[in-house]
Amino acid sequence: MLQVSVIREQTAAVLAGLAKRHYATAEADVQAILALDQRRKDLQTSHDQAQAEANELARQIGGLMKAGDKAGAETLKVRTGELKQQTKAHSEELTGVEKELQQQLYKLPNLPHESVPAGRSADDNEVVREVGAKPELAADAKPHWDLIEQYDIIDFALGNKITGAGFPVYKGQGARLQRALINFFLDEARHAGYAEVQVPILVNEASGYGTGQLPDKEGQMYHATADDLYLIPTAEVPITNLYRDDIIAPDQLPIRNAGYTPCFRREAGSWGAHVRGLNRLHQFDKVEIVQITQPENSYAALEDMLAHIEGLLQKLELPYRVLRLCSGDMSFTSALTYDLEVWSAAQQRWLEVSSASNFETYQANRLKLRYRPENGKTQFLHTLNGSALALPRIVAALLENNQTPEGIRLPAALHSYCGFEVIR
RNA sequence: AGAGAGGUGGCAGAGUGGUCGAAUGCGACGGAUUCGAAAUCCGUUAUACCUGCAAGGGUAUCGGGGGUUCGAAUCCCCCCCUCUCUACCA
Repeated sequence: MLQVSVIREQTAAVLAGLAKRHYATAEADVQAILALDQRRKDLQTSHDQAQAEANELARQIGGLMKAGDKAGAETLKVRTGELKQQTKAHSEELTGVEKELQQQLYKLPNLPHESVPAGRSADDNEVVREVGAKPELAADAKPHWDLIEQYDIIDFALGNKITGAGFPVYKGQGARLQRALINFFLDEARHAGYAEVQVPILVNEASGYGTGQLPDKEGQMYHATADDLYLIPTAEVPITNLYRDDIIAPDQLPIRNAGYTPCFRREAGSWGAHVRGLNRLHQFDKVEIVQITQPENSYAALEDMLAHIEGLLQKLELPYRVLRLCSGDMSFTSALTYDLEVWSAAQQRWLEVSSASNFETYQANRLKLRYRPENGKTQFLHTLNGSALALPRIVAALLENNQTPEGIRLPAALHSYCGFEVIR
């Protein structure tokens, strides 16, 4: 969430950022926040003063008791009783005000970086570059949902039987391709300087709040209510929350982690056209990269992550394009997001396979993730993450783009990982 | 899952109602000493919020929440977690 200090000291810039986001009630919400913040300060001051007096009296009473002056002690207790009522009233109101302030702050999205193009929808996203030639397929080329049946490598019906729609079963070469991609992505991340972590795929409520999935996107996560745990929609949640409530020593920065996890998304209400086959699933595999950096380095880190992801797509020989998301299409918590899309030759459309974002201090504020600059006050760090990469749509593009009469010819980078070169 | 023990500052570890934000040790940092270092000595060594131009002052925090009390790290209740034993399991 945004820092109150920023809202207070740079109100105009905040309002401009929210306007770029098309946030309708910016003026009113910001005013409400500023009023609540002022009220919070006033209450804190009165509370502290009353408490300070009570503490002083308690000390005096202690002295009187020791000296055996019971009557004197009783006299002071009268005042102390009043103060107790006061501080109690103050702290109750303070709790209420803080809670309301918190809720108001949760409502505000992150401010877009200056390079974010203004826009309302995906149509307004900026195509930064397009790399690689789109393959020319034969007239009878098949979409991946037909190919997976033809080669019997992914089985939706079976997944449907044991779980439900959107939970495919990978079989034979299909299963091995999954494992190969995961290993390939993890190795590439490690070579690029990311430390590998393996994290739980169920997280508690605090973690959900830390990275911003809660409270806004509650319905998007599977919730194991018996234990009040959430199945992660992305490894971003556990990996970033590893550093919740931490103050990181400068020499530990930047933090660069990579991890593979299955991801779970309810995708409530988002089914429709274009979601056949692997295009949208409830469970899928993904390798995620996360960076935590000092504020001044975060945009260089984002470019660095982007370069890494592009390198993966190039090694997979997939044509792709890089989008800079416009202000209306960016996720709530992001300050700048690049989406990477691969060309799916049989479907004749771009498929999003990665999203790399800089959240600046938006998550760090919730996470209380700070560092201590040399001889300075603690400061919030910047958090970033990117998919590197999400498997299903990569698989869809690999299958479609590389289909031949003799089978699906996989890119050279995967041969040693798969143990085969062609899916037959 | 059952029984018992326990959760204190970066770490170790005292502290069972009254200057306890907390002894002591270690570590770290600054200084003295040294040609330099080790050792030694002196000092510093949490976080958040409020207040103040600042220096400073104040409040809160001893796993989390609530309660008793003039006063709680210390007493009571609930929850979480860790360890040991038993049971079970991969």
